[in-house]
Amino acid sequence: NMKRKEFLLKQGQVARDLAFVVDGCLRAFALDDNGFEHILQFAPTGWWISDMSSVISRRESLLNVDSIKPSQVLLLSREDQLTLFDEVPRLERYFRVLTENGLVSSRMRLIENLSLTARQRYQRFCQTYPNLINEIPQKYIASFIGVTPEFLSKIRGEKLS
Amino acid sequence: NMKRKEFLLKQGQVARDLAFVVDGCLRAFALDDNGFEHILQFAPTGWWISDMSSVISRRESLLNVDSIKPSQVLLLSREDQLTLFDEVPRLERYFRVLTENGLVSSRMRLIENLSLTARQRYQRFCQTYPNLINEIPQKYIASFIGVTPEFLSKIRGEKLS
DNA sequence: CAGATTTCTTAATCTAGTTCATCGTCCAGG
DNA sequence: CCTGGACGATGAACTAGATTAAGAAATCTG
Repeated sequence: NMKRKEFLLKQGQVARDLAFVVDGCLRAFALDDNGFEHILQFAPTGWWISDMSSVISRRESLLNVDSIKPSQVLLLSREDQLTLFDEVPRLERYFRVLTENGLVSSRMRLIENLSLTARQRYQRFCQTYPNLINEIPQKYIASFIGVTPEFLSKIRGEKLS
Repeated sequence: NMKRKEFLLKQGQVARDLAFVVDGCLRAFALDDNGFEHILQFAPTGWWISDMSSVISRRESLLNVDSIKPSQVLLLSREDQLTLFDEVPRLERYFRVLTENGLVSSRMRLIENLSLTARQRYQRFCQTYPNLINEIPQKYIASFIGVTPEFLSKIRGEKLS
């Protein structure tokens, strides 16, 4: 139910739903003062995405979420989620683990951005999201690992030799 | 009850306690493959510190926590925390807010590291921790904002002109 | 206080990554 | 069919920040 480049959440809105990706791929990204996009998370098929800290705190989101290919998503509103927790306690644990992993991976990315070179970050990306590499435009990958598309292109060129 | 450079947590251990800084200043940092330190958080007087994701998940921590000046800390074990939650419900909210803020600031730092220059990150640091600037060795500040001590020194030199 | 060790500064050189400009390709729409 | 727009590749010039080395300050420690 989403075309390519369709928005699910724009910064400034308060995020009310979690989105489960049935098929396709979404991304969450921030816009900086110069208008550049910085992708914080990809959500391929089977993943959840949203701005958790906006959902939890009910404050305005700093992130945008949109689709980078035609996708199908299920929305779960925060209220429904909370009532589900009461009805099906195992779900609470499921989501708690999900949130924990999000926190861990956000911290890992910070460490890696501080300590790894662009080449290493690209390798890491290839390990983490092996399926995505051929499925999404590589300018998005560049934005995710924090380099320009031109430089990523150069890195990929080196690999072949 | 801590001298300078005394460890509270070493990577590989499972963190069991949260630490409240009564006086002094601690830091949490990661060591990369080349032995460089990357400081993720400072905890001056009145702040909490620990490796939350290790505490929650009971997995081995990737972080080290030590004191960068003589400090006094109170330890609160995870079990005590959980029983406190039952006895004093308001505390649960207090810690939930604390955790949320941690998540938000971790995400903010990621965005800022991707989008800001070293100079801007230093300015941001001065705004966020105005007290720390004159209280801790500036090599730690360099490590926090992700530059070499030499380069931070150069930045500070520029400011005066 | 003297010596030792840690911290800060300065300057020269080097490099990873950016910026800008150009070109070929691959489509989608008319 | 052709045309305009997104995408990727490539290369040259440029820059932020790292590295190295050295000396000056500052701070332990006995």
